[in-house]
Amino acid sequence: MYEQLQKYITDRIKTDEETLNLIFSKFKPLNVKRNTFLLKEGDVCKHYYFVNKGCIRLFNINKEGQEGTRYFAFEGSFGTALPSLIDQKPAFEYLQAVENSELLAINRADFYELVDNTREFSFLYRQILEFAFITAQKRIYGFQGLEALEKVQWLLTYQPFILSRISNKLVASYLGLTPATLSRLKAQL
Amino acid sequence: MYEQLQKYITDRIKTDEETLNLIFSKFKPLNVKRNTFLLKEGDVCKHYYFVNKGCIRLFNINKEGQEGTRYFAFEGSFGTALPSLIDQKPAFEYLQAVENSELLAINRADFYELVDNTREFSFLYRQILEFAFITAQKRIYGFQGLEALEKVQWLLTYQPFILSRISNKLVASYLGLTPATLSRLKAQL
DNA sequence: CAAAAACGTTGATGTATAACAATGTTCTAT
DNA sequence: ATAGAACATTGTTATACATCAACGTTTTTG
Repeated sequence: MYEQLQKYITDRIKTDEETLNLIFSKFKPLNVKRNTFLLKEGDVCKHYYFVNKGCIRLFNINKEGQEGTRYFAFEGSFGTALPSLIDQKPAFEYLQAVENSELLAINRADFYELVDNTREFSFLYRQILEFAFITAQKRIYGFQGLEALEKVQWLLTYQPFILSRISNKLVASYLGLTPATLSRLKAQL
Repeated sequence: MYEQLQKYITDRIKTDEETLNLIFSKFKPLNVKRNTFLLKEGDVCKHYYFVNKGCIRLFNINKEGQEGTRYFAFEGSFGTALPSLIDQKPAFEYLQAVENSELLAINRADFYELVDNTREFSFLYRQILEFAFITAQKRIYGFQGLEALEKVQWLLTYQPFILSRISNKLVASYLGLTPATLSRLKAQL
């Protein structure tokens, strides 16, 4: 159950069994079917999720009804609607299982308790935030002013598994293109 | 010299004079003229900067030679090229003073020493990262699929001081528009 | 397993914004 | 103060991608 999470932790920081068990005790298993929503716009986000198996995505819907996907979390990654989780305000975004998925969920109180009281977890959270920030930054600066074809090539370089595992429709929403345009571009590669 | 930084800290966390002085002792004053580069692409970023007065910006130049501004740090804000600072790898970006500015610079070793050994600073850094991440996220999802005019309106709503304080050229590079387009849009508002 | 729905692909057309360009204006530096 | 450079504005033209649409294919579901 916790092998994946254990690997995540021990790959990043030296720790002991007691601490690991303390951490594990706060993460509750949660199995969800494809397309299940973990969070909808307007909800207040209560959990951080660790993906054991499957994939979840974070997206928003603009006023024309178009989806924009911000982030895919695959196995071995954390995902949540961070702004809402941090401030406990209604989310602007949706969190949804892309595939049938096995998750581990930790609630906000337990999460911050671990952050505040467990040296190892504090370090891990700092790493998560740093990584999340860098990833977000790369996506902004990496895409700004890029042509559509270059966006696809960027994805091919930095996150090729997304192209093979995720439907065209969702990839298009991740790149900010229409499915029709993405389909044409893929034919050119 | 350290009033602004003191305010930043005490606004966010309760602390004592000794800790404040320890923190201040690591931040060295640095005055820079308008347009001075603090970091260029390919450099390894060595410092975190706190802006006492003035403004610095983080931007990159794409292969067509166009600038894309990612972030403006005004007085009372922190700014650096975080990916490079964290990993100590060559930066993809430039860091430049937009106006004559008074900065406080802390080097990487001192910064992480404070993070690791000072409870208050650890908390502050966590807040900085959370805030930076949320800001970056809002800019991605907020802009994805937006029309140019809506981007300007977004800026007017969330960061109006940028429009009044920063040149059209730089605002345009922040919004991913040409100066000509921005000029036309502003006439429509 | 059959029917329906969702998705992917390809074509024709429209449009928002870039690119180019010319002129006027505001900074900057000596 | 004045010359030069950078910047802002406005007009014209070009183009990348969206939109709309049709059709074939795959996936879902009862």
